[in-house]
Amino acid sequence: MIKITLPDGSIREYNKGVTSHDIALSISEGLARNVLSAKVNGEVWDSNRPIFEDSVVQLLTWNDEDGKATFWHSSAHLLAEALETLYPGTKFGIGPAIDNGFYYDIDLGDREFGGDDLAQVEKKMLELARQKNVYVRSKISKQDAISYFEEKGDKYKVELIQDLDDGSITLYKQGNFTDLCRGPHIPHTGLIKAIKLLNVAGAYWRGDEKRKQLTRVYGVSFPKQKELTEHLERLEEAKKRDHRKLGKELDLFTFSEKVGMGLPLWLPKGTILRERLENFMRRAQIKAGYDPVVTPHIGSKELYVTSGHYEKYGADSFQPITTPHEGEEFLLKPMNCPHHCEIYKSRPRSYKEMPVRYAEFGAVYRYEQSGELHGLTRVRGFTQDDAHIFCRPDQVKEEFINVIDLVLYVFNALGFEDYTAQVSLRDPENRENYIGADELWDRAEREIQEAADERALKTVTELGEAAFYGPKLDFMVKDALGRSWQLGTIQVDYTLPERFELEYTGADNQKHRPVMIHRAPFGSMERFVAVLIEHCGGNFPLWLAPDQIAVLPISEKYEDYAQRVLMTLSEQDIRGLIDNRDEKIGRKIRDAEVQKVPYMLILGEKEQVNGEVSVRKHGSGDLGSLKLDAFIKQFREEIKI
RNA sequence: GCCGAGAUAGCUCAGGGGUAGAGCGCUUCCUUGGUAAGGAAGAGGUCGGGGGUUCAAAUCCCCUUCUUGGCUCCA
Repeated sequence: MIKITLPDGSIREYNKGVTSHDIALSISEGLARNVLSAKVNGEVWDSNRPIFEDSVVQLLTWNDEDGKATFWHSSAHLLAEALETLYPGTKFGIGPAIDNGFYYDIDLGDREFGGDDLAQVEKKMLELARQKNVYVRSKISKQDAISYFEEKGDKYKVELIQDLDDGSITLYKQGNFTDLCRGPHIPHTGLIKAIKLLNVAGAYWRGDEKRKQLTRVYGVSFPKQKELTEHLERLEEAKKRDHRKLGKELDLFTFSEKVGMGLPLWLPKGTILRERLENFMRRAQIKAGYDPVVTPHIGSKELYVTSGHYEKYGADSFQPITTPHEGEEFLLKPMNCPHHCEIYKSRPRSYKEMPVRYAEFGAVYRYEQSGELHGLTRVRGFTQDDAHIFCRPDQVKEEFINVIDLVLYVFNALGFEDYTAQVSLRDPENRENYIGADELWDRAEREIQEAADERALKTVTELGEAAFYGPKLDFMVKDALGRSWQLGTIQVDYTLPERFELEYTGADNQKHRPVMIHRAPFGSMERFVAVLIEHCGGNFPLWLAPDQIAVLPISEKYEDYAQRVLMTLSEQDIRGLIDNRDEKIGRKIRDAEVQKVPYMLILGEKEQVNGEVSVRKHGSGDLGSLKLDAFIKQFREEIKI
């Protein structure tokens, strides 16, 4: 007998060789039906794999992340089986479960694979699933595995096996399909009830762009049809929040082929939104002790040679601007730091005035690869809410905390709750890849971590993700489609102070080198607005809404009154518009609702006589009438941030 | 950049080798109204750009530009 410890702490005894499926069955039949795999001593196993020793077992179902992963991984095998059946000779790469489904990388030779084929494969998968084929695990020697896949002509599998240790190789077979696989898998294909193949894409074998490009087929599957339907509905819902769609519908920004790809044009309403955000940040920064500066959009090539950016990015970026003067070259600025370094250098500095903090909404230009461009989140010209802090080494931690506070203040004001902070440190194996003295790095890395802890940030630490010039802390936020974007960033830099020979005079009357901190709480205005649009689905907080109020006269008889109301609002810095079209009130309300205008003021006979406004709130309907003064008071109360 | 999908009226999209379609928007007229679409008429297109096949191309083929989903999830 062996002892099995379950998650609730209870210990049960079973015969040697018991499977997790047996264990589930001993608890309830329903549970046994739903068990997909099981975590045995921390490792995910097949539910029908026998257990021979005392173990800690956690049964995994669809409701566990690991259970879902098992389910999708098995679905990937099913996809492969369907592909092999339909297109014999297909060579297989890898087919893992991913965050939201699964994929399989395949080599179809010269065959083209497009949209119509997906439905065919999907049908075949369902057909195979209904056969309830069992996933069978078997151990095999390295040599046998190689001969098996060589015979089959699966060169990618052979390559994978070459890298594996003999004795650790397992195969999984379901129906007529055998795959090299570590497992685990669900008991049988019959559990897969609903399948949707989403799209095909190219993917380089082993992520290496020098190697062959395989066809990647993406799909998602579920144990119940209803869950698939819901999943597809969620995807639809997310599309409605896409900032590119809302940006067009709400007249916020546009792109023009003639201006150039990746170069956003801000429309009047988008500009109001953006300027409100900028002003919000300006005020917060002044409070936090920053000094605003302004620098030009170009700088001489020498500036970037000094900063090292030319060497690193020059060839892949916008090329230098030449002048009638032979040999004179300027670059569009890809970042603001070199300019700010020169401002710092404009006069001698004392330790007493540190830290020096220069802030600028700086427009920068970077030649992103065309395939990288995406709405406002990845563009070629954008404005950073940039600032550079020049401080003494002993001030790094305090400055970090100050910046974290600023970022948290911004996130809080805008209702961002779901974010994580990523602390990026050196790769401890390859310290020589980084510039700057070891003891400075050690200290800064420690202090960043301490600063994050002091503000109780939810952090993930990534080794090897630091920039070559210093460690950093990034704030990551998810968009409507679940993609993660980096917003706020704080980076320590040891390189630029060195390259620009920045100095300050210490208490000891000696020259010292300052530490530089780059930081941008929004990241860029473009990306931040994009994420904000998706975050609030276009329903901006009242203080940011491009049009805060739509004044809707019932008929043209009340237009004069509407004008007076608008004037009064405008005097109070409230942004509004009058809808004086020859339309019925229902129509005007509908259009204002669709445009997501936060408040509507409906004006007719009654209101005009009593000096009142009939208030309607976006999404909440009629709120009744009140005096204009009272409404304005209430409005200003709500807008306070 | 590479692989897939796409580009038709201002917007959303249908169509498809034989004179270009809808809804919304826009203009004009009627209507002067009470909390999510009042009615009628009209304007608007070299069907992204270039080349080819054909008696005939928006439609088929090639090239090109732009948009878009991927190319980081590891047997």
